[in-house]
Amino acid sequence: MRDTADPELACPISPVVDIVFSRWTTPILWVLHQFGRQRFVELERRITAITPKVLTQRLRQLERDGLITRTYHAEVPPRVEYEISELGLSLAPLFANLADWATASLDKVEQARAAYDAQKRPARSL
Amino acid sequence: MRDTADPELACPISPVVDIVFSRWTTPILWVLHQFGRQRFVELERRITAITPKVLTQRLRQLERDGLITRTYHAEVPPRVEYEISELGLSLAPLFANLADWATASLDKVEQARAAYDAQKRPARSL
DNA sequence: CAGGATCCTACACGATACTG
DNA sequence: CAGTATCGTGTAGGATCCTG
Repeated sequence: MRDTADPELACPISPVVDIVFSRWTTPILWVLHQFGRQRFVELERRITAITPKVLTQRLRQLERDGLITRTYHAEVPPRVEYEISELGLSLAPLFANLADWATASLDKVEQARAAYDAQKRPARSL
Repeated sequence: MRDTADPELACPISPVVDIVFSRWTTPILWVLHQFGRQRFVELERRITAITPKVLTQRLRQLERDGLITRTYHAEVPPRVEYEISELGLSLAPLFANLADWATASLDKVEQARAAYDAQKRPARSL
């Protein structure tokens, strides 16, 4: 987790960013929203390249922040299910706006990068 | 900068998050939006606790991504001014939504945290 | 299955110089 | 003023092994 100390002094939305947009949280919330309630392994399989340790950490964080719920079934083998909470669901329109912005502007960012790189490094390979 | 490799496989908004919500970017964009075009030192003074090195890095990144513009005046002493670009400005409604969510839900997050901590650690000091 | 415990490493960031 | 360069470090995250 980021140290949450100072950036917020200059910016009222920094606290939200720390909660909602720290690493791996958007993929987790996204697949939870897309595929509904599911188990640890399913999340692990859908979010490629995340390690179980980190997945656990992020799930704990999201649970603590009230964005998801964790349900433990004391069976053999044990079964744990994760689901978006009401609070987590309230982020949906925000995510939709973000997706819209992505659609509209991501290629502009790419163009800006290309232009910048072309200007700043006229003839270098790497 | 985050390594931008894998999370996006599971989540279409991950690329946007890397661009817009990486560390210090929201404070920078925020004060640029609030106070308009300004110089390096002004940014440094308003965003408390950021070091010049990191501020430079983030400004370069934002410039490369086309979210801000950098204007260099070859004077003595030199003067450099930063300003939000049109593309950066297009994030304004998004940020407003985020601020709204913060107002509505930040205390719920706090409550969730308190409840979680109370339940998980019934009697520990640290 | 769902993780906890350990060990290790990379890199983001801080601190401190120094320049055009 | 507006940065770069260099060095040192904390910690998030990866890899591996182990358990209820």
